[in-house]
Amino acid sequence: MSNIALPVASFSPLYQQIKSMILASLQASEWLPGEAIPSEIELATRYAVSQGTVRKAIDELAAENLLVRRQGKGTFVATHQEDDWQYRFLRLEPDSGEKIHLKNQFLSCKSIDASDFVARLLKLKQGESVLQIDRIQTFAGKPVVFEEIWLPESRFAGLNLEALNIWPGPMYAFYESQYATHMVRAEEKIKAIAADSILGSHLHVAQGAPLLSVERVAFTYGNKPVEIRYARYDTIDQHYVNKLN
Amino acid sequence: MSNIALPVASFSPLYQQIKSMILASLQASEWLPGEAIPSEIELATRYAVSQGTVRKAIDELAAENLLVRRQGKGTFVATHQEDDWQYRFLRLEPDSGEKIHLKNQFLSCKSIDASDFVARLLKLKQGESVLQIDRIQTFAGKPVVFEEIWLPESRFAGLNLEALNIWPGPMYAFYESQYATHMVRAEEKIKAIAADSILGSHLHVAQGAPLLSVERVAFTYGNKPVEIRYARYDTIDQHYVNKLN
DNA sequence: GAGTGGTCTAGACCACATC
DNA sequence: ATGTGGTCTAGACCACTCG
Repeated sequence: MSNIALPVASFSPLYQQIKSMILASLQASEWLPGEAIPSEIELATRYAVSQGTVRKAIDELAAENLLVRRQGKGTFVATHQEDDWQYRFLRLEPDSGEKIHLKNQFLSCKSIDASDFVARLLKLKQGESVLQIDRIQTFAGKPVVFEEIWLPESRFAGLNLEALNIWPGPMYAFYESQYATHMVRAEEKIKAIAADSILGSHLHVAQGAPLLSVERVAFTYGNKPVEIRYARYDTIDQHYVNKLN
Repeated sequence: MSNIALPVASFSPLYQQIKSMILASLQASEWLPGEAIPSEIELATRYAVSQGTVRKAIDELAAENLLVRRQGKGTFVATHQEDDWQYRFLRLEPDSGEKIHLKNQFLSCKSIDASDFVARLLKLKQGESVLQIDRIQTFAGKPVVFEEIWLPESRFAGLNLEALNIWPGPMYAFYESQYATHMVRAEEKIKAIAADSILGSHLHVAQGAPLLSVERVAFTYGNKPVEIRYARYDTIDQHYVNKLN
């Protein structure tokens, strides 16, 4: 007879369990974006482990950009409302190297039935209603981005064009403050495409001009997809940057 | 009078200094890619610090993908010659989701004077000689990538077309085994461009067809740039993927 | 000065790979 | 059985922030 057995519940270190518990608190909005979480010592007593174990759990969450450590002050829940996080997911920059500052111009915001494509990516049931937002972003007066955005209406109920136009900052800060939805990470698929007449008129380029197609799915806590963006960039004077490690 | 002074040599923790020393050993090829470095205990006695301090230094180097930890075996210098690292920097994948496997076809390899563009990015003196390599990569029989590569000839002396054609694996494994040059990280700038007649004939697309332009600078230890790639991808059936955290 | 995160140590013990 | 990395602890002390 063989003694070999598949590990049923493979070894899980203490700090991983602590990490899960902190994650659960974040997901349950026990601590909100921008707020401080309890001190390491406090968490250590709460979970009945040593400070070092809590430290290791927090270290990993900080490495994943869910928490932010600030020496002497505390550990804070990451937020898109801080200045340096405003453009955390924006990879477009001018060829000149200067910092880009995009100006928003919302075109429409309407409720529709989710297409197959959108339903699949947002993990919605066929035909559930979603909000579709169209916008153009300009830089130095020139249109650079045309974007279609889809959001599950259940989570973003009541969102409308006026609210978007009033909001001064980036959208992820808007989601956070108005809909208690913090974006944790995103995945993008990039292609080169040719402008059709509609894109051409929005971005002021000729039909057939090459554009960068950027398809993004953004996730909140628990790997839950809650936003899709289908963007087209005019990359005549700017480019998409990426660092490979 | 004010007591305020700018910190001249701001506080540097011990583990950072250990990290620098390990880094120096890597750069000096004291341990080669794929080899094990000394055990934590051994390094602790060598540097006269505790094991925990060495651990923290190694942890950071592992997070930066310079070292790879393997429980029970040791800590190893990262290498592009391992199976799972072969395509560490390749972000192209078929729309179908299957794993891509590109086939190389080297067109030329010649020594030229560095252009301004290349000299600037490789930090070479004006007019120093570089190798230019042209290649096409095919997937499922179709040409997908056309790429121009520039290398400083001083570091890659003797590299020629025949050697490239004989080599079976990826180029970064080739650099490592033949020219003692390990790539640590890379930066890419991406645009959408229109195919000209030359690109069109290489990639079997019409003139004016949209292509993805990917400009890469790759770095070895010490942030030294040692390779430039100017690639154009046909993204009809594949896309560039990126994860944002 | 008090509170927070950051560093460093020493030691015990666990999980994994290898002989 | 031995050696390696991985976890966990307890305690001391340092660096930073703020009132």
